[in-house]
Amino acid sequence: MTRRQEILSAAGDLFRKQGYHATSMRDIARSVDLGGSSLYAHIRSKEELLADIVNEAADAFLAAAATVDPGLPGANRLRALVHGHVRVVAEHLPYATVFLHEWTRLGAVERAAIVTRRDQYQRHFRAAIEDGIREGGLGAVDASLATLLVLSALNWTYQWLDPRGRFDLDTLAEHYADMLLRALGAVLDAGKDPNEQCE
Amino acid sequence: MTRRQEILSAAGDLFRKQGYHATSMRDIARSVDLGGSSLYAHIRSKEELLADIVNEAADAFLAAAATVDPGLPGANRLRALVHGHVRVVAEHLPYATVFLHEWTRLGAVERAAIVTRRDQYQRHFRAAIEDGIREGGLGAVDASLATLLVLSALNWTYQWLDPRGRFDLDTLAEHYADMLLRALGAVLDAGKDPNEQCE
DNA sequence: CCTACCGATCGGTAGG
DNA sequence: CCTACCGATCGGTAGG
Repeated sequence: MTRRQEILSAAGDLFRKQGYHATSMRDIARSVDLGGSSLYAHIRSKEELLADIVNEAADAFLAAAATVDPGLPGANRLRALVHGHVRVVAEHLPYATVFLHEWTRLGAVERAAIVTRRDQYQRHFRAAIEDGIREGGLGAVDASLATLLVLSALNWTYQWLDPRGRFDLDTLAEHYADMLLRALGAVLDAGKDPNEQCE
Repeated sequence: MTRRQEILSAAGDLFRKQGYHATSMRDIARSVDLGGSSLYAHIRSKEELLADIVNEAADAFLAAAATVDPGLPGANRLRALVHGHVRVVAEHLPYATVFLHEWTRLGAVERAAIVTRRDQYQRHFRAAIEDGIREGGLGAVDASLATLLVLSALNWTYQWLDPRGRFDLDTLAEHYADMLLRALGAVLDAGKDPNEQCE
């Protein structure tokens, strides 16, 4: 890890815990054992720190979405996207938290760039949901509201996801995805005969 | 509206837009046409402003939950809780946003009090879900994870709920609740004969 | 509710 | 990467 990455990582931890504006450059410097002003040998400004962290998190989310096989049916793509999102949050908790909680503190230019990347990410979900509805893997829900529901349920996970929680991560992601797919009208219960309750 | 309430309201708008630490007392004073230090004739400190806003929002959420008829089946109570939550967020958007986004900026004492009230609120959801599972109105989901899913989907809504959006609020809340109930294994489709697809 | 003011701290720069 | 330092602004107080 380069010195710069150490600084970014320390800033990420502090921004997560205290928030961007409540964290001073001297707080960050102290946590990497530097004098108060020596950070500026490695970075240009406090806002650059925030922008770098937020962009690294955006990279991780977009990279996860990009690994989903576009040939899959929409419902299956959605499941993979949910899984990927949960994984990125859990494995990059400080950066993901700063991305989701503090990105509005960016200046206008960096902020606009992030909005573009967020929209790009959301389009993966939206497209999977629309395809799923068209193909019948999902029910006839409203695609806009369904996308908002899924992303809301995912974007709040940084508040409670604990990499050392009672579920292991894959089990948790699978159950979370099960519920979200059911919310959108998917019929799961692969092990059960759908006719068994009919006679 | 008393002068104090005007100040609280202005502070709520600014805390929502800029965040607590990025908002100065002079920003707030300016937005209610006061001199920079005259706020202190009405309030004790900046943190008291935040605490009052957060507690007013907590009041609104708890009041909404308290109106739900405890005699209803769990699944129906959950639907009413979802509806109430969406309504509180939409009707008190600035305070609700500050409550959900900035409460961690409170000092230790106020913070602990809010955690207690949040837990109390979440117990309404948890109990409705557990009852719903036991009664069969909901499926056999994990109650902890289901509670987290519902509250995550609800707590993020301040990010996109627009009181003047394309849905009217009740329709939106109804569709949101439909999806969440389905996520937890409820069988809705009240208009359809559940046997129609069997022969 | 205003004027005048306080010590502390902020992000950042100069010069080495 | 350090020392020394900058102007600006912060939350808040005194005294009226």
